[in-house]
Amino acid sequence: MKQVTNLEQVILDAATELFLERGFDSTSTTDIAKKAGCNQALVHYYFRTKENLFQGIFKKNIETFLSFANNYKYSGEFFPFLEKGIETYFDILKSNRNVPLFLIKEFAMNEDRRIFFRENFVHNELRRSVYYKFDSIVKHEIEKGVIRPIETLNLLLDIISLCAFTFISLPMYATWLEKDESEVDYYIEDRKKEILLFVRNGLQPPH
Amino acid sequence: MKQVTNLEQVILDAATELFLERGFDSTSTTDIAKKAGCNQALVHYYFRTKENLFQGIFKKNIETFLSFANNYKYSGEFFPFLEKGIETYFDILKSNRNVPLFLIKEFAMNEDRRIFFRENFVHNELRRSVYYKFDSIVKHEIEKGVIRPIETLNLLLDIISLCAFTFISLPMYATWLEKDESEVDYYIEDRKKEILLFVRNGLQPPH
DNA sequence: GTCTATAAGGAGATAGAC
DNA sequence: GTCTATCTCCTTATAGAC
Repeated sequence: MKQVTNLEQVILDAATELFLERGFDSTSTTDIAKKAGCNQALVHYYFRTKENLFQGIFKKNIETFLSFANNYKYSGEFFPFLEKGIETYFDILKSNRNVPLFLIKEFAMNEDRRIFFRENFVHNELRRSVYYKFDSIVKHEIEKGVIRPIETLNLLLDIISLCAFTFISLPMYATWLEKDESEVDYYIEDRKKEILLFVRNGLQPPH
Repeated sequence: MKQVTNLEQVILDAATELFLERGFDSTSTTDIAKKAGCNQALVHYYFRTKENLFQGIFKKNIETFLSFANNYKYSGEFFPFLEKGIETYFDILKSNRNVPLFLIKEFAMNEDRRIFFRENFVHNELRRSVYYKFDSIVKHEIEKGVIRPIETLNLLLDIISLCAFTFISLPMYATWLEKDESEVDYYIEDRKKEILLFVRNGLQPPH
C-alpha cells in the first residue's frame, strides 16, 4: 500500500508535536512550517488561521485524556475490574505523555478553551451513563463491605491525580533526580505498580 | 508604621501575579507596566530584562513548592506526624494555588529553568538531611509493621501527586462541573479530607 | 498547490529629554 | 526617577506571481 503523505497531514503532524510540547502561545506558524519542511504561507493556506489548526488538535487530545470513561466490561469482581481500568488508562497516558500537561495548561490560560470544553465534552450522554454505571458499582461494593465508604468522584480524582501527575511532573522529576531518558521509563513503570498498590490499599475498609 | 510602596515593589508584585497566571511567554512587559500603573520603560529601568525580573519570582516560588521538606517535629507517633505534615503542605499550596502549575509549566517549556533549578535547589544539604531523616522514620515504621513496605520516594510522590494535582486541575474541574468560586473552596477542603484518609488507608499493612 | 513579498501590529530593550 | 519616541526583531495573515 502506497503511503500518501500529503502536505496537509505533514503540517498537522508537525503542529501537533509542537503544540503539545510548547503550547499554543509559544508555537509560531513559522516554527510549524519549518518542522513540516515548507514555508509559513502554506500553513495558512491549508488551515487559514493558527486557531483553526489548534482546535482540531485540542479536541482530539481531550478525547485521549477522558478515555478513562471508556466502557470496560465489569467482570463481577471489583478489584480486577478497577485495576484493569487504571492500568489501561495509565498506559494510554504513557503513550501520550505530553497530553495531561498540555490540556491543563491551555485550560488554565485561555477562557475560550474552557468554553470549548464545556460545549463539546461536558454534556456527553455516553460519558454520563458510564459514570452512573461506575457509581452504582462503587456504591454496591461499599454496601457489601468490600471497600471503605468513598464518594465515586473522589475515587476518580484520586486515580486521575496519581496517574496524570506522574506524567505532568516528568520534566521536574528528571531534573531533580538527574535522570536520563531510559531511567525515566523505568520510573514510569515503577509508579504504575505503586499506584495500583496504593489504590487497592487506600480502598480497604479499616481494620 | 508608614507603608512605603516604592515603584520597584509595585512592579514586582504586578509581575508576580501575571507570571503566575499566564507564564513567562504569555506575559509582556507592557502588561506588567499597565498593571503596575506605569509605562513599559520603567519595568526595564528597574529590572533591566524581563528574564531578570522573572528569575527572582521563579526562585521564590520553588521554595514554596518544596516546603514539604520543612522540618516538622517528629512526635514519635507516625500517623499524627505524617498527617500534620500533609495538612501543612496542602494548606501552603492552597494559599499559593497557582504555584504548582506555574512551576511545572516553566520547567516543561524551558531548559534554562531546569538548569536553574538543578544548580540552586537540587544539591541542598538541609533538604537532603530532612529527606534522610524522614526515610529512616519510614523504614523503622515498616519494620515495626505499622505501615506496609513502601519506598520513601514513592510515598512522597503519592502525597505530592494528590496535593498538587488538586490545584493543578482547578481550572478543568471548575469547567467540568460548572462550579463557581465559592464551590471551588468547598471542593478543596473536601479533597484535603479525602487525601488524608486515602493516604492513611493506603499505608495500612495488608489484612 | 506552492512560492516570495509584504502588510500591520506587538514584542523587548534602549536613547535621550526633563 | 520618569517619561516619550524609537530601533530591531518576530508575529499572524494575506496578495499576487507562477
